[in-house]
Amino acid sequence: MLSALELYAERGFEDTTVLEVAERAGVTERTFFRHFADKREVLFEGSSDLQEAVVAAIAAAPATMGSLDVVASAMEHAASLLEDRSYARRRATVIAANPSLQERELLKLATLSGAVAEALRRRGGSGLAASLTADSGVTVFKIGFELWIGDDSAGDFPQCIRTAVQQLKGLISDG
Amino acid sequence: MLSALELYAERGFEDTTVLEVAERAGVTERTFFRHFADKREVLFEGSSDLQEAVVAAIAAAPATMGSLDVVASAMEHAASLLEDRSYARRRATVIAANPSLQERELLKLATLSGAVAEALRRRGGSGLAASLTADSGVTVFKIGFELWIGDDSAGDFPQCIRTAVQQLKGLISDG
DNA sequence: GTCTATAGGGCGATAGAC
DNA sequence: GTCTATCGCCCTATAGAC
Repeated sequence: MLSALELYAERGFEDTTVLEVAERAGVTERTFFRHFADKREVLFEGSSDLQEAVVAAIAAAPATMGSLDVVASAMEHAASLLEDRSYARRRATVIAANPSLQERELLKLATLSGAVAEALRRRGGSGLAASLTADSGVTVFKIGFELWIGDDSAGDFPQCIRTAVQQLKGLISDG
Repeated sequence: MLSALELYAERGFEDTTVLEVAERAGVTERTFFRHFADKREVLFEGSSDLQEAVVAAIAAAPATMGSLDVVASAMEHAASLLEDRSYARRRATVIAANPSLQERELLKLATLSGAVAEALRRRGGSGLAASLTADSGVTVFKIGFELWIGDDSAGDFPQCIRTAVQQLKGLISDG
């Protein structure tokens, strides 16, 4: 549903009706709501795939690796799946322009954090530490993403994740 | 507007209309919307006060202190302002039961993170590191809050924040 | 596919504070 | 007089129910 992003970018999210999005995509309003829970959800189609990739990467990590490194490398792997920086940037611009879209994005990230924490617990981590490590992993993903779309010379997305991880490690040790 | 929390707890957020909330508070529906941007916002009245307390604590911190410790102690201070654990628990239960309320809470926390990052930059921190430190501070606040309302023997809220900070610091060395 | 309740915004009227 | 808070009534889009 590329039409939604285009319309939200052209007129703004609030000033675009679901009917308009549906018509541009060649379906009825009712069909739109059958595919997407609400008007926001259409911008977050790929998020469950991303989450599954992260969880799978955690499950596949060597048992000897420290949990922060496990999560960091899983985020790197997920980041390698998002290659279209121009699209990511347009999408991020639309989301940044509307608080209710920001809310939805934050919920997706919180859901991701919960899934990461659960995956860590399956590796044998304790409850509290797993949640904290998961949140730190999501922070690294967010900061890395901002770096990726904001700075042309920062390298590709996985490289930006590595930069963010180094920042986090530096924060804790000498911070 | 205590009536809102009560109603949301009794019938659930979705099954409560704004009209019902307004009537229990003795105003009209229209007046409700003059005070609160939407139906969710009524549960987040004190959030800007909390944010201001955090920002003020960061500004007042000694210049020699490391940024993570600055944020951690600011969060501790803010935590000391929230004393009613029973209320916090009831409110958290209502929010946990509804995704759109979770979204709003996440947006408030993201706004807090942005304000913390700005306060850190005024202390001379660089852009990227400030955002990462701020996010880590919010993570510590969240984890500390969960500990506080979930575990009776974990101590008061500031104590729970300190526990979460220790967990974060341990993440790099041994985790 | 149709039908409906509710959220939430716009605008103007009213009433009290000062 | 102005300023501010409340209210009433209109409206549309969302999103769920049938």
